[in-house]
Amino acid sequence: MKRATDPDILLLQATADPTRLSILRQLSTDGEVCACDFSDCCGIGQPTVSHHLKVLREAGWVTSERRGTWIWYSIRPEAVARFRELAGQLTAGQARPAAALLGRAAPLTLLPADQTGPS
Amino acid sequence: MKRATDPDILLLQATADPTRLSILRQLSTDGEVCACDFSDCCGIGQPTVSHHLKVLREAGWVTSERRGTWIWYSIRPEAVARFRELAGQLTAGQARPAAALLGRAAPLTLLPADQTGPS
DNA sequence: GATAGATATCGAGACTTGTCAATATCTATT
DNA sequence: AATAGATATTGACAAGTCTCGATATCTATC
Repeated sequence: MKRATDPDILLLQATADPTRLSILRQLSTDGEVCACDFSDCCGIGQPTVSHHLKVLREAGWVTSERRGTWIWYSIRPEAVARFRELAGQLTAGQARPAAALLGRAAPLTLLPADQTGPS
Repeated sequence: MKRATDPDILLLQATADPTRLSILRQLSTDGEVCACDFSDCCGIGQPTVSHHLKVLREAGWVTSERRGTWIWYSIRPEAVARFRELAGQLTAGQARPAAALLGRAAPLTLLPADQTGPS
C-alpha cells in the first residue's frame, strides 16, 4: 500500500479503524474530550491512544487545545462537512437515460465486427 | 491490525483506498459498470481489480450480476444509506450544556481532594 | 469438445498499520 | 530544581494490505 496523500483518502482511512471510530463517536457525543479520557475507551495503552489521535489530527479530523496539564480534543467542522459531501456523492442506482443503456445491454451478439466489449 | 468484523468498519475500510473510491465514484456516476471497464480506471491489472471488487462486495458496498460473458456491478442502496447515517452521526462542536462544561474547565486547582482529572 | 475471452483465485513480495514497552517532553506543584 | 502526572515519540514486532504473475473457472462461439 502506498502511503495515501489524497485528503479524501486520508479522511476516510482515519475513520476505518475501530478505535478511531470510537474516538470520533465519543467526540461527537461530548463535543470536547480530554485525551486522558480515551485510554479507557477500548482497553488500549496510552501510547496507542496518542498514536490514533495523531492520525486523526493529520487527517484533519480533530484539533487539540492544551489547557494546563491536559489536552482537549474536538472534531473540526470542516472534516464533518467534507465527510458528508463524500457521503452525498456516493449514490446507488444512478441509472443513465434509457437511450444510453441500450448500447450496454447484455451479450451483444448483433454488434458490428469490431466488437470489443462494453466501454 | 486485527481483521475487522464490525460492519461499519468494513464499510469504511472499503472506501479508504484510492482505487476502490474511484470504483465507487464511477459506479455512482454510471449506475452500473462492467467489471471489464475498471481495468482502465487506475492502470492496475485485472486480478487487482477483481480483488478490490471482492472487498467492496464483502463490505456490502456492491452487488454483481452476470450477463453472458460480462459481470455488471452496482452500488447497493443499503450501503449508501448506512454510510450517510454514519456521516450524520459524526458531528463537530456538539457542546454540552454550559453547566456540564463547568466541571471540566482547565486546571481544576480548586477541586476537592479526590481529584482524579477530567472524566 | 476445442477455443477465446472475461473474471476469480492462488502464492509471493513489498509495504503499511496497530500495538506495546521504554523513554522523552512538557506542565504544574512543592 | 525536584517531583508527579499527562502526553508524545521511538523502536520493534505481528499481522494486514496492495499488487502482480500464473493459473483456474466460467461462458459463449466455432
